[in-house]
Amino acid sequence: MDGKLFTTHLLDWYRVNGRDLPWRRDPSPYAIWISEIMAQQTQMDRVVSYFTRWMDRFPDLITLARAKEEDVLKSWEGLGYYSRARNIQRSAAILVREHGGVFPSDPAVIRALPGVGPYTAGAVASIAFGLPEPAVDANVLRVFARLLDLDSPVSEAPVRRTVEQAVRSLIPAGNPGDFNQALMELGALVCSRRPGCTQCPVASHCLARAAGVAESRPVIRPRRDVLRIEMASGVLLHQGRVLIQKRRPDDVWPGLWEFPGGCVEQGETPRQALVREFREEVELAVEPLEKLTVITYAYTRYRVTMHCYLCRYVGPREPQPVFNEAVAGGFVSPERLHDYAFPAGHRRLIEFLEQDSRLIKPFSADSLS
DNA sequence: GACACGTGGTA
DNA sequence: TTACCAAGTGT
Repeated sequence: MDGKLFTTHLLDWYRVNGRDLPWRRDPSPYAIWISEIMAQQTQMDRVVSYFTRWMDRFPDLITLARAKEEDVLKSWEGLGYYSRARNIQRSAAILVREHGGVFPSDPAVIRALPGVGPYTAGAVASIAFGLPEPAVDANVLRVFARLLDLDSPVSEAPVRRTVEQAVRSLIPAGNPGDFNQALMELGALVCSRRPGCTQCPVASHCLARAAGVAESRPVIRPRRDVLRIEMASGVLLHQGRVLIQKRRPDDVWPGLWEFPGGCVEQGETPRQALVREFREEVELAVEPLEKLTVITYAYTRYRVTMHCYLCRYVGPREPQPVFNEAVAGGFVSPERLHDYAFPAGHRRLIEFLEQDSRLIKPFSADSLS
């Protein structure tokens, strides 16, 4: 491949077609770092609104390091992979404590931050500091799987090394950041799952196109099967307030809040599961009343059907939950639910509740019991 | 290397 | 409706 010509074609295309993303206007190391962490395993279009709100709320490392975890998670709510938010805050604390609040330019130091792997380290080093480091993401893997007509699954380590080498050999000394972003932008806008070879600025360099196999690149290894599970969640209302709990840091949805509930076991009805889960998780006896709604959602390899019930407390005294499966919890006013970060499925349950007049106006104490 | 970790858009 | 999958990292 003629590297000089390839790079010229690619950068010329990028100057015309590159998107006007907010962090491209002021590519500070902090902004680039945040945008790259947010963009992991999602699409840039989805990141923009989160990024704008984040920079408004946490404009610099000091502010972020001092922020409450609760506020950080609330700002991350809906983006998924919530350990990223925790790692960002851990990193901010490290950078303030050990680097005087100045973002480091050394790729090895960037790479050592929690949540920063080879891709993000290369992206920040090249985009924010102009260093000639490769930033190989799924876009770049796909682009080079076609350019070089690679017939091995792109998830294999040797393919990644091949692509990193190829990027290193092509990366221009003048603007490595634009080069890396141009490769990713090409993958996102032109060389996507359905390759748009007719609009591609580097089609003349592409071996897969020459061989007529661009559509069958990259080679993808088959995924693991999806698991379907049934769950039950309970909205326990007591004197106009609702019970929620905060999930453990080592579990799925670390630090997020939820309505108590759990998996429906074999031979169990959702109602029975709910009674059992409330007993196990919060040591409360409850009675599921009406079924509110059924919510289906997916996370990682699970496809969940969540049966949602309105519940009431059945007991002699005031309910005193014991949080066996959570790090915190309590009864909160429905109006305050939006202060807490919830997983997507529970957020949809809250949306449903907000359309229920009984919850929008706080209950009178005796309307259910 | 395999697996866990979330979510919403797209075909 | 189902399946795929996206600016990946940690264990």
